[in-house]
Amino acid sequence: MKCPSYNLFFETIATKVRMEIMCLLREGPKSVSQICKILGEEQSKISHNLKKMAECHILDVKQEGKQRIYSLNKDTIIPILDLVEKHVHKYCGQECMKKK
Amino acid sequence: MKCPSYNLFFETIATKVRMEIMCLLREGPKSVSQICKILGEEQSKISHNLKKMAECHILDVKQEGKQRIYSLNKDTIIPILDLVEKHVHKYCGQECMKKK
DNA sequence: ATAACATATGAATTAGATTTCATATGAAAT
DNA sequence: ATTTCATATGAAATCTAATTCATATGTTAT
Repeated sequence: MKCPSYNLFFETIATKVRMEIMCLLREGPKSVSQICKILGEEQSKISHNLKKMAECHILDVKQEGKQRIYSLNKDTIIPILDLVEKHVHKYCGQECMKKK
Repeated sequence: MKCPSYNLFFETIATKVRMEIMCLLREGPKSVSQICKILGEEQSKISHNLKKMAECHILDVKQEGKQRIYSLNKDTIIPILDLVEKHVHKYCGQECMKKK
């Protein structure tokens, strides 16, 4: 049986912070410090997380002066999120998707 | 900012074993012991993992005599896998999606 | 060249999730 | 009713991944 290891991809969107980053960037590109400020999280924490996401090409980066602007890879990620949203709405009446 | 907590959904497909289970069930429904045998994994390990996946409605279960038959929720999961596959193929030349 | 700001990175720690092991539950057969 | 087979479950142990903290790197301005 061949089984592609997409697990790294899923791992990379599987935490609360990263999901929040994705949601935030869905509204538009942001710099690291902007993300930190909005989410109320520490800079190194955010940077570590951004790095992982960029490695999976979930995010793109570009340098702008001193800043690094991160943006969603809308091309592939948005459609995936849409499908997941559909799954959740269809099968999960609020409670189902929560941590126990 | 509203940010739905889909992270539990992603977590639930984010490990090697679970990805393997999904790939296996993509070929058709299987009982717990069949899955154990094919993957060469312990029964309780598989059961714990199946439980999580079923809680997220990624899998369905039905009782057949003594056995429990697990199957993929093809309706929503297959399309998601297809999109992820697309992402991986587009952006990741083998190396990218591997553990470091 | 140096200072100031923005971000990245390494290593230790911490936190959380997975596995393991022992045992419990449930279904069918005798 | 009891045994057997199939699966589930709880709790402890183990792993792995995320966070933290200190510091390094990189960029622009002076």
